[in-house]
Amino acid sequence: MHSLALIDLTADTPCCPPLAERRVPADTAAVLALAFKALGDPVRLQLLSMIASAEGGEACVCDLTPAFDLTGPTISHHLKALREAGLVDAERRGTWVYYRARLAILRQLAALLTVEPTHAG
Amino acid sequence: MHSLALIDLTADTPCCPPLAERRVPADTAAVLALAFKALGDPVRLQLLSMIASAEGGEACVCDLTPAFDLTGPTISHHLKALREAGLVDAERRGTWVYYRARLAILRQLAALLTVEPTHAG
DNA sequence: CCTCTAGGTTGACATCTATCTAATCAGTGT
DNA sequence: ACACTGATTAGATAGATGTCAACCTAGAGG
Repeated sequence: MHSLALIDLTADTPCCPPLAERRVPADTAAVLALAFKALGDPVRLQLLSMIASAEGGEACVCDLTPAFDLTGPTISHHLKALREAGLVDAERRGTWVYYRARLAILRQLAALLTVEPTHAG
Repeated sequence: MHSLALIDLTADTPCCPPLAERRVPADTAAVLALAFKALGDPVRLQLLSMIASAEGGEACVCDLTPAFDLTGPTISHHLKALREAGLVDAERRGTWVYYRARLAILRQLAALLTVEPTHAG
């Protein structure tokens, strides 16, 4: 859809040096911002956390939905946003759908925000 | 303004364990999502990067603005968003205003996204 | 084939957001 | 006091976003 081909956040090798090391180029910023935007909602942040911290590294939608005071479609909408941001993968097994976090991307984002422990911020 | 008092992202001690370690509570997610939302825009991501990677750890608005194809007020708007998210500090010196990244918060966010390098994601 | 359940899709609506122009505020210097 | 420059604020507007009700799709199991 959008130019995710330019920067591959899925790769195991770091896509970009830390944000504080050198200026993030516009192309890169556009891709990275999509990921952060997906994290920029309390529901999605909790969803991702529930998925990433779940037993076996995966969570069923049937377990995620009742954890919120929201309707099914709304949860589904947020999960789609996480999927399209590349933060999670979905797999259908029978009636249920299981979500799994894409750890490589989380690492990329963490690395981007990492700063030297030199001077207190 | 909003309940930043509940969770202090400015503290040097980690506010929260990694997202993948245990589920982020709703209160915490609400605060953290504000920070990620601020990062969820390409312009703001570049601004923060320019500020954090600048010589001396600070950047003048007068240097930031011409780097974008946007008007002054728009840049000012984004800088305000970064300020209110607690990601940067502003200081006026004479005619100019200098911005500085809040490294402690960046570390908090990086720590939150950090995952064990165990299984490839 | 029918029905039941788990999820996802569509369409609508209220709210929020990114951007601009115009106006305002803060400092410098004449 | 006045004019000039840097930066923020205010108001307006087009577009994006979160939410829901209603509907549709995919499997499981009679």
